[in-house]
Amino acid sequence: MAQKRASISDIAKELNLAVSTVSRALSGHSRISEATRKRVWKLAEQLNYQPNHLAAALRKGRSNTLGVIVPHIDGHFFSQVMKGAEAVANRAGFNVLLCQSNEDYGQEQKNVDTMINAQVDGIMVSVARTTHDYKHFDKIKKRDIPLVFFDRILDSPEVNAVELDDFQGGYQSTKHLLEQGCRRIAHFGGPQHLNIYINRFGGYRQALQEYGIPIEEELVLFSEMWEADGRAGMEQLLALPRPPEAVFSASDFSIVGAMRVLKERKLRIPEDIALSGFSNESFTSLTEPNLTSVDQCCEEMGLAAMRLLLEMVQEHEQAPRKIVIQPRLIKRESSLWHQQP
Amino acid sequence: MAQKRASISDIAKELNLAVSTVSRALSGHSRISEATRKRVWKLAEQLNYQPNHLAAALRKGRSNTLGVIVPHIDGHFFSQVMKGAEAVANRAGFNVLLCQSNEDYGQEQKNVDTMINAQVDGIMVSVARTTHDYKHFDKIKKRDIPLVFFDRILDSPEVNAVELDDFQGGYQSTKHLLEQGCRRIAHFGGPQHLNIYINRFGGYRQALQEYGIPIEEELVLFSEMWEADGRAGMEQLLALPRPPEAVFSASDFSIVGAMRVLKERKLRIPEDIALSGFSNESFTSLTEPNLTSVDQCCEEMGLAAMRLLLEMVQEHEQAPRKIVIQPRLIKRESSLWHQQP
DNA sequence: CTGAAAGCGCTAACAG
DNA sequence: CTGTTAGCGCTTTCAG
Repeated sequence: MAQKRASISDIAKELNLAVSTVSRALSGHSRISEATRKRVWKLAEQLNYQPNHLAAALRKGRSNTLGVIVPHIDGHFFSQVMKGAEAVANRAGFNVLLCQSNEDYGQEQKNVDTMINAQVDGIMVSVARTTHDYKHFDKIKKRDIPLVFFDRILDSPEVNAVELDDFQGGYQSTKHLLEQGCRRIAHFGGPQHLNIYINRFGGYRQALQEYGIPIEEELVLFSEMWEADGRAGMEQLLALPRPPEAVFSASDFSIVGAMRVLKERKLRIPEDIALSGFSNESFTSLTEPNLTSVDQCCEEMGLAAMRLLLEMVQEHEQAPRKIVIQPRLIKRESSLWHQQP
Repeated sequence: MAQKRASISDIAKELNLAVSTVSRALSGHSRISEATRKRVWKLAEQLNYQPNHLAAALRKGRSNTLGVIVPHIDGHFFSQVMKGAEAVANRAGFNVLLCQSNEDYGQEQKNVDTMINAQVDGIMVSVARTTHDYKHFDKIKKRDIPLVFFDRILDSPEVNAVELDDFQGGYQSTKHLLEQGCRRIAHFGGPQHLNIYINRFGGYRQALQEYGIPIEEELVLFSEMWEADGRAGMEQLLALPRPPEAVFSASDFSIVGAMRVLKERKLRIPEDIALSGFSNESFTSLTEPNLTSVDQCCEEMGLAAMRLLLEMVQEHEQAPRKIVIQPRLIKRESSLWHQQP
């Protein structure tokens, strides 16, 4: 029982008008008499007319769709970002096309093609961990499709980006541990080809330096930062002749692993070893003790990135901009010496 | 420096062929000589030709895009579902358009219009909590756009749906508690106009009945199931003259709230009160003790729903189908009397 | 203020 | 095997 969609030409015929007139009436053009405008709208309503965006898009060369490429959608950060981004896009009358790279470079290249084929008017992207070169983004640039990087960015002055001040996050977190009296502070770091992990590590070093404490290599451990990595890392630290008094981790997952190990060994948190993570994952307030972490203001990031993208889509040609979002240190039990229950 | 997209007609001109020939060569039509096919592909490659899907869609009346409407994308369940759904869709050459209703009925209605305007070839939807009537879905039916409900479904025999066997989930969970020796078992239930919560509650009752245990009204508490609701619920239960020996909650969030209260009161889990939740949220394996929960096989659900949708899109007119996914009870410390560390 | 006509890029008859 | 042609539904000159 397919019901044929009413089209502009249907309305035109019915009303003895030219399609162009109907089109203008519908799109709120100025040079249209109030009378015809009303007649058109009324019939459109009656026929439950829905504009065929595809046709309009083809004609105008713009699809009214914006693409978002993320490494994955499961997990706290990216889903929150999406929430913000989608809200902004929809309010501005744009649809959102979603692609996940699954942290895979090859898939990310395909995603870019998908976006181009879908004729999106702009693209928001956070690169996969395995992405080492950026040729596929050149295609986008060549076609003059507005492009905004967020969080995991391609660092280059010509690029539009929204990023978190990861350096500040690392700095504040480490400084907080120092203020709690810790001096030997370890760091769990992530892949060092990604800006975010480089910067978190940088903040850590800066804080230590300000306190005149040298970096000890044996206290800095890099990994993929899963829970298992955190477990292994903690075991390694505890095996040292002089274990650290605290750990600043660039991920909440690995700090949970560390926490597990400490509990198994009946070590107290934070009295024996204080812990602080990164991302303010939802579980950080559910563990025992609660985990101190750095909030990335995910939704704000999504809002900002999408707003920037929309501006680029709507007003042509702008000088590249970078927006930096400030993180917030959330102090919880795992790092607070004097506020244990 | 916008680079003009190469089109089929560009290729045709360059090669002195008709557009139709080029189109056929490109789409792997059979009646095309190997020679021309090669020439066409080669030039297409050179010009970095990308098909204009919009034009094809307009012509064919199919957009190659599938829509997904979910209540929200942040959180475990829906993001996992999306992961599965997107994987299937992309593999079949379809794009995915995402809309969130934010658990709001009005927004859900708008989402439906968005999908229709975007000319999606099919729609997958899980309804918002506040959705009480289903008129907006009639629009979709009227247009003969394939529609699949998942998880939170509109229960009607004419509808295509993928759902979890929530009844089984509730039944197994409760039976497990019974097998652990608990007899007075409380239930935290969700809004009773949603099929999922009705069924989880139903499974609970069935299990009790099989053990010849009557339902006690004071042990059954309905709420929105947030953590705070769980706290309040637990307080209420503990204030009873004879508190229960276990709680089966239809949500992991409220069971965490309950856990908090028990710990504050220095009650032991599971010795004093055993706990079991629902959804197998990622934090359930991070709490102490770990939380027993029911895994919803989210990704599988996304896969199944999208596969069903694709079948409907590709082969026309089928009898409505319902697919039921079996949940898995994940037994953890919070309910296991003899396996405490 | 309204109409006629062209065309966005592609596909699918229908001819050869 | 290839070419010619029409048209998907809409917007946008260009003419009145």
